[in-house]
Amino acid sequence: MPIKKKSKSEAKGNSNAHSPCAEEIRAAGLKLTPVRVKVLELLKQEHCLLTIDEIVKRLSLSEGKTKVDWTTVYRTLLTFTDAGLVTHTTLVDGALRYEYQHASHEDHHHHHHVSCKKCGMIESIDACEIEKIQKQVEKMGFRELSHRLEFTGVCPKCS
Amino acid sequence: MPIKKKSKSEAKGNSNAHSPCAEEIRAAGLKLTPVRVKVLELLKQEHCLLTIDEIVKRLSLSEGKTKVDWTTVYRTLLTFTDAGLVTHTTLVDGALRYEYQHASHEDHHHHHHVSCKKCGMIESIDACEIEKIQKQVEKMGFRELSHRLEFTGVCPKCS
DNA sequence: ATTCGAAATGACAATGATTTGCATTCACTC
DNA sequence: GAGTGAATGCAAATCATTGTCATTTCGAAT
Repeated sequence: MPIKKKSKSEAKGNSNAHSPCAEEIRAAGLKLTPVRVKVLELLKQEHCLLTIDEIVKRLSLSEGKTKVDWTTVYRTLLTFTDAGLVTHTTLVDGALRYEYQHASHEDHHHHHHVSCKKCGMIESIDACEIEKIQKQVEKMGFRELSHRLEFTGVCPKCS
Repeated sequence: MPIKKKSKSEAKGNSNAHSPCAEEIRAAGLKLTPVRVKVLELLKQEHCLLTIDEIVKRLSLSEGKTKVDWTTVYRTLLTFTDAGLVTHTTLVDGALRYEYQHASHEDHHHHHHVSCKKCGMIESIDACEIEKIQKQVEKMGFRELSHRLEFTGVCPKCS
């Protein structure tokens, strides 16, 4: 049965271990599993923010045989968030979106987003200084721009 | 039964009609009902953003006898939104919040918000120029400030 | 390579939030 | 004041998210 049977460590271990994500998952102190690799790979390759819905659907579509469970994806994302591998935010549409957190920018790196009123597409903007951003966004060809700025902090009462 | 009985038009019609909100509701082409008046009054007097949960609870507490139905509040807010009387946004916490839309500033008026990481309190900021806002927020006594800026517009593809 | 314990997974149930359907009540016009 | 269509309240349906638990899998130690 050499053709049919591959040991599990071969069949899955290989494909997992060869992914560039594998190292990161291990480095974060997490077990290396197929689902985790797939989720992280997806978030990494997709440069924009993804909803859970989008993640589950893309993972289900990409490989016919592997159907990923919603519960598992929820938990995986929670685990990744706790481990600092991904972050999540809520944009104006109210949907919670997950995003790969590039290790190199770990600490204070934050960026902003432009979303399209019509198609809902979301792009990220690297600059942080606000005026520059506005220009940058315009150069990207966006029209009818409006913006939303939200501060978060500790109020006087809570200080 | 003069004490017990008031005709409906007296009992409700009066209190409704005398509210400063009544006129606005009529002006928007909507029927004048007790629930609508109460919801709009609440949103108007509360200067900050309210979740549906908060709206229902405050209306239920304020007047013992009148219990407002969740469904009705949902529909009332939808109606108001369609009519342009209120607007809704989602802040970082992901909760959908409703806000009275001042008629006088109708068109391009927009403002920003500061929310407290700890107590969740939300205040609105009238200025729009971003640097001024940052200063203003600091003067309000907020600490550990971080901010989020989000643009919305039409992307090149959709133009 | 095999075994073992702990953790991850997937199927399903449970919860919570929001929406829908429908019968009743109410606001507004005549 | 009566009639009509819309608004309301209740119950049931739907959708998203979380919890439970038996089974499977990972990774360390043999």
